[in-house]
Amino acid sequence: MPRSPANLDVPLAALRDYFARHQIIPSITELGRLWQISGRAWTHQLVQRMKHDAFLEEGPGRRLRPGPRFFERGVADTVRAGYADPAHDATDLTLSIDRYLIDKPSETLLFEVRGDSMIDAGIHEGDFVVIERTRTPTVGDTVLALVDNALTLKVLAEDAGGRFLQAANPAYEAIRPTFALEIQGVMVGLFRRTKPTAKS
Amino acid sequence: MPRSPANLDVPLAALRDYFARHQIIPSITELGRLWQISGRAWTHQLVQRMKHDAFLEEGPGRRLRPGPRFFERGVADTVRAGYADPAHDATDLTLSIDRYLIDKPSETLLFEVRGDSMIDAGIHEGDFVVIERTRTPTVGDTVLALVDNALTLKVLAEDAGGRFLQAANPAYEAIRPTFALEIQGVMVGLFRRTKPTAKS
DNA sequence: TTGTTTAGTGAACAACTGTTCACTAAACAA
DNA sequence: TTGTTTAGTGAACAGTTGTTCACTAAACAA
Repeated sequence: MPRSPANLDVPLAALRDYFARHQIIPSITELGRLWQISGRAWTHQLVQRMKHDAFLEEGPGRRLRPGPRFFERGVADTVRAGYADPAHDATDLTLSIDRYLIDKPSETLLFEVRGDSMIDAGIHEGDFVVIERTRTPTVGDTVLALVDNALTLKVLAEDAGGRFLQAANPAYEAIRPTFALEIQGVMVGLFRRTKPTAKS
Repeated sequence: MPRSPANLDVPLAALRDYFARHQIIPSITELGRLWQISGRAWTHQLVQRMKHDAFLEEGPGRRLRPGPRFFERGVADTVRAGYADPAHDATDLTLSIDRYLIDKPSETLLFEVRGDSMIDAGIHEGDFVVIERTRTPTVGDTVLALVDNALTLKVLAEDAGGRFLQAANPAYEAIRPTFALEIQGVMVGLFRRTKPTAKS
């Protein structure tokens, strides 16, 4: 017999909002309040299912914490009946942004971009760039390098004179290393927060 | 008499490591175990001080969560001994990019960008855009709108003729609605994966 | 009709929660 | 010496925790 769908969507959405507000997964009692369930037994049941589906998991001391799938999100790229509904999404593609951008957490660092030297690559001031330290840089990669004792993001280039760093902005000149290039890592991703005019 | 320094550094460091491992602030009893304190009263005392100093704070249901200063670190964007150390370099959002980009999970959806109509805003084909559905759009915001039964990302503009949609690319013409604009949400963030030539 | 599954309630369990109180040990200043 | 502050222990408090059990209500298939 196939497992029934067991509609966790509504309580899960409520819990996700709760977690975004409080950074805490509450107790069974409080979850019952949040979901408007009277008996604690039923709340417990729903939590068990969320644990089974990896939306939640149990930390030390029986405390609940978000599981691997907790931060997954639906992606809308087609329109259904002229209306994009995230709850019943066309594609069942879900992704967690962290997992999408970061493959090896221990070898990854974030770097906040300063200046407009990479503007033509769509990298703006204030953007955060995801850097993988251990990846070996290839010509054409965007790399984080040490120039004049400061970290800078540039494209790794090569010509007859050897390897050098190039900005993605014609206003900047190429940087040729005195000895060797000190490359700290390779860019593998980027994210930015864009602020709408008014905070809701 | 000035308040003594009250050395919280050691237990705080231990707690930070614990939190990095488990994403949870544990109970007083477990904290006592972590700090190797016998009586729960003294553990309680230390927690009170951490609350007072904004390293911890109390969430709903008396549950502890990290406070504003919990993720504090030393100087970030300078280079230490000519080497970028991820431990001291990454800011507090080492935690979670999801949390950085998404405020209200249930009202947020992701949208994959097609085309180059927003290229001047640093939004490329293949980028994922974070959309908040319930935020009321203001002129100047980047919005997800329904045009010819397809979702498209444009800037909301206004002139004497009323509101219309504008691309961030001079090659595209403005879109004037036949009746009303069908705006699905407002862009609040963006992320992209840039593929270095070889998958490591 | 009957049977089965899902949804939901309410009471009861020991174990654990945060907190308070009374107490001791060391450090240090007057 | 005496007094005060900080560090730390141990017992006791009522309230809350997660869990289990027994039970009812609705939906739906045979």
